[in-house]
Amino acid sequence: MNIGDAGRASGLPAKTIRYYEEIGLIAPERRSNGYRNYSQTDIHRLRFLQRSRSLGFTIDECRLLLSLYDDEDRASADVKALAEQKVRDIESKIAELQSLQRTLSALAQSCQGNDRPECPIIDDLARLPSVV
Amino acid sequence: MNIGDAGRASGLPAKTIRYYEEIGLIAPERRSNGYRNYSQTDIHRLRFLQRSRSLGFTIDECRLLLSLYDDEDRASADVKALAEQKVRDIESKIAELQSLQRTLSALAQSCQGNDRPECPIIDDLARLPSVV
DNA sequence: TGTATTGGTTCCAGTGACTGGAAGGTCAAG
DNA sequence: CTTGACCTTCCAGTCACTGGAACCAATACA
Repeated sequence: MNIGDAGRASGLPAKTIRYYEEIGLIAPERRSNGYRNYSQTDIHRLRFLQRSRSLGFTIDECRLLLSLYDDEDRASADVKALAEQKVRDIESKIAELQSLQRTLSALAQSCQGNDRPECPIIDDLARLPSVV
Repeated sequence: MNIGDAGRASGLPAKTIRYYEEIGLIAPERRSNGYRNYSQTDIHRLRFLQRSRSLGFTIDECRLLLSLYDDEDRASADVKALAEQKVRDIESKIAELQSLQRTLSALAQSCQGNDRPECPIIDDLARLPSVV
């Protein structure tokens, strides 16, 4: 399988697949003409990477997940711990964004939004931190 | 005011302040010894930047906000539009993360988390997209 | 057989918004 | 006179790709 087909089979752009090879996540064989030749096992790994990345795991976490995927003697607790940590990461990111969203939409609401220059948003951005 | 004091007054690291100068967000005077010398106006701008960035505006948006801040003839509607767009950006980011969070915590919950290798999380990551 | 198109290769540079670190100049205190 | 804090510039690294140039290989069709 050439890289284009591997891309279609995994949902990853060819550029990204080459990048994953560069950083050691996958190592397909080469044909005599220099083209990469992806096996079914390679495709499985690429799909695994696509799905892991889409769930928010970093490349390093994907590396770890792949090694657990390969490890027939893994403990599922290790995988679960990784997933739970990621859930906590995502939750704290959500909380942070919600706080931002509250602040910012309150500011936006307080602004008349007309053609005059007076603007509570600008005033807030320029305000002294101690005045918070 | 030297850069260290400017940093303390604005809540920004000196490194960041130099970077902001490099990309043209601020242009303090220089003393005869080459040290940057920040005026009160500079400090206001730095605080404005610190606050805008902390509210999630990109550097380019901060550039625009600063120009509105400087513009005594601004229309507050322009500022409000920017803030509202940012609120929408944040909301869609939150929705995306919530969807991730639901998927991932359901996966984590489905896993026994013991010392056996069977793991629905790994199975999901490896599954065919069509099986979704 | 020629050619046009598609798809593959490598390598280099850029993204955003900083951050770290090296090598060296300046200044105030003791 | 030295120590230490602070300042300077410049270069490289972060993260996970992405774009583009220049070139080679394979295939379809006239």
